[in-house]
Order: sequence, then structure tokens, then C-alpha cells
Amino acid sequence: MYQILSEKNNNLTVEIPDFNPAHTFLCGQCFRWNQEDGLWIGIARGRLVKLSCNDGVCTFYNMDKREFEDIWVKYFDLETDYGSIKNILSEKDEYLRNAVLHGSGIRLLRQDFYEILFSFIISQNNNIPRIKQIIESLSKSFGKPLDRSSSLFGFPDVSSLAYASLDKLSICKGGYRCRYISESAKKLVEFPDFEDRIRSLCKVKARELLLTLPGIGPKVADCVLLYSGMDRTSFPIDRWVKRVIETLYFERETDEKTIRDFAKEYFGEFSGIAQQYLFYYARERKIGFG
DNA sequence: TTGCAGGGGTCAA
DNA sequence: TTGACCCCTGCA
Repeated sequence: MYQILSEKNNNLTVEIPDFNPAHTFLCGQCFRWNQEDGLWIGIARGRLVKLSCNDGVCTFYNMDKREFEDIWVKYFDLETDYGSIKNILSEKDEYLRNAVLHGSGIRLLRQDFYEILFSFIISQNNNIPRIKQIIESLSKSFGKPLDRSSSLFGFPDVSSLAYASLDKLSICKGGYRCRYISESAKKLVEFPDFEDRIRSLCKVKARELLLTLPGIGPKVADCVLLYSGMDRTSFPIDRWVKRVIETLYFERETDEKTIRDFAKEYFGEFSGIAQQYLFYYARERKIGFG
């Protein structure tokens, strides 16, 4: 699914099919990747990553083969064959074919469970630039610096958030969501093997357990399962997805349960990635929005 | 300049 | 089922 082409000067060149950083980082699944001077720079797994890509050949800067294979193969989901998934989805209908073409370089990342959990609590009733702002601010205030000289910070761990006062959390301007962050973090420190527990449960039970945390409703629970890589059939339904599905497949207003059942039946095991293609397509084309 | 709607929802009544 | 909730941005 990928091929390491060279390793020199501490830079790694890798051929990665079906990967376009812009598609992957801008489709709304992550909040800590930015483009600067032609490079994509992100903070994930407590590390800074710099990469550039051209025609399916990517360079990872300051990275050796070992780190790449230990961490980033999994993070970028490089052992999944997106080519065949795209073929299967493209045969479903013309809408999906267009959506897949439009976001042909999307890869569903496998991100840190707790970072995703808190990031998507922050995402509720919010827009992407501000979500990114709040996450940066939280990381700066409560995260660990990436290295001794760094002014960059990893996402805070659960206990840092749990032991922070609500007043201090509120400096990050998350508004009413800060209370959810605080309360969920407090519950999570009391439940240290929460992530393992979620992993061990069936999808339905895992979702139910996530829903017991303050600030996590159906949409955020589905995001956590999908973007942490736990359940690729998860199908988060937000305003955009609801309206694009209504516009393309129902031609009328439709309740969430009907949409969920439709997705399960129609997209099957590829529901999560189908959702991502449709979301990216809908946002860029403003489908269902004027 | 000001006011208002709305943003990848959730919760409580 | 509905409105409140923080805060910011875009727009009239």
C-alpha cells in the first residue's frame, strides 16, 4: 500500500497511492495540520511532522524509516487499499462517483483517541477556524512542549484537563464547552482503562459508553469512533451530511435514524469513508446550502 | 458602526 | 421537541 523509495539526509521519500494532503487534512477530520510555504506541518502523537507530496510521492522531513513504520503507517492508514474502496463506492451511483473523484486523496487518519474525543466536544456548534484556535490554546496552556526548546505543544493529556480549574480552561474561549471538557476529563481519570474498554466492546456498546460522557452526543460519539480508527463503519451525521444525503438521495427532509439506516444499508462497511467523501464534496460544492 | 444569524451539537425541561 | 449555550465571523 506504500513503498519507501529512499532515505537520505534524514528525509524519507515514500510513494503513497490515493493520498493528497489537502484532501486528507481539509476534509474536517483533524485540526492540527496547516500548510506553510508548500509544506504540510502537523502535530500528532506528540510530535511535529513536516511533509510534502507531489504526484503520489511524499517526503517526510526529519524522519527515519523506523519512526515512519512504527507510527505514521498506522496514523495515515497506509495499510488500507483506498483504490479498491474507491472503485466499490464509485460504482454505487453518479453522486458518489463525483464525490470520490473530488476527494480522491482522502485517507481516514487513525488519530489519538483522547485528542479526538476532546476535539470533537469542542467542535459542537462551532466552526473549523475557531475549533483550531481553541485546540491550539488548550495545547499551549495544558499540553507538553514537543521538545525543550519548542514553542509547540502536544494535545494535553486527560489528567491535565481534569485537574485544571474551569476558570483556567475558560481562557481557551471554548465557552460552554469548557464545562464539558472539564467534566468529561474528570470522569475519564476515574476510568483509566476507558479507551481499552471502548476498544473491547462491540460498536453499539462502545457508542453507548461514549454517550455517558458530558458533551458527547450521537454525532460526537460517531466522530470519536470513526476518526480514532475504532469503527470505520461509523457514520457521523452533521448538518452538512444530513443535507447532502437529503439532497442527493431523498429529495426531502429526512430524520437522522432514516439516514443512519440508509447509510448502513447502502454504504455498508465503507460508511465512514463514504461519509468523508460526501462531506468534503458537499462543503466544497455547497450542496444543499443555497 | 451596529445588530443579527449561524456555525461539523448537546442538554435539560 | 425546543431553546439556551460561548464566542466569533460575515454580512447587511
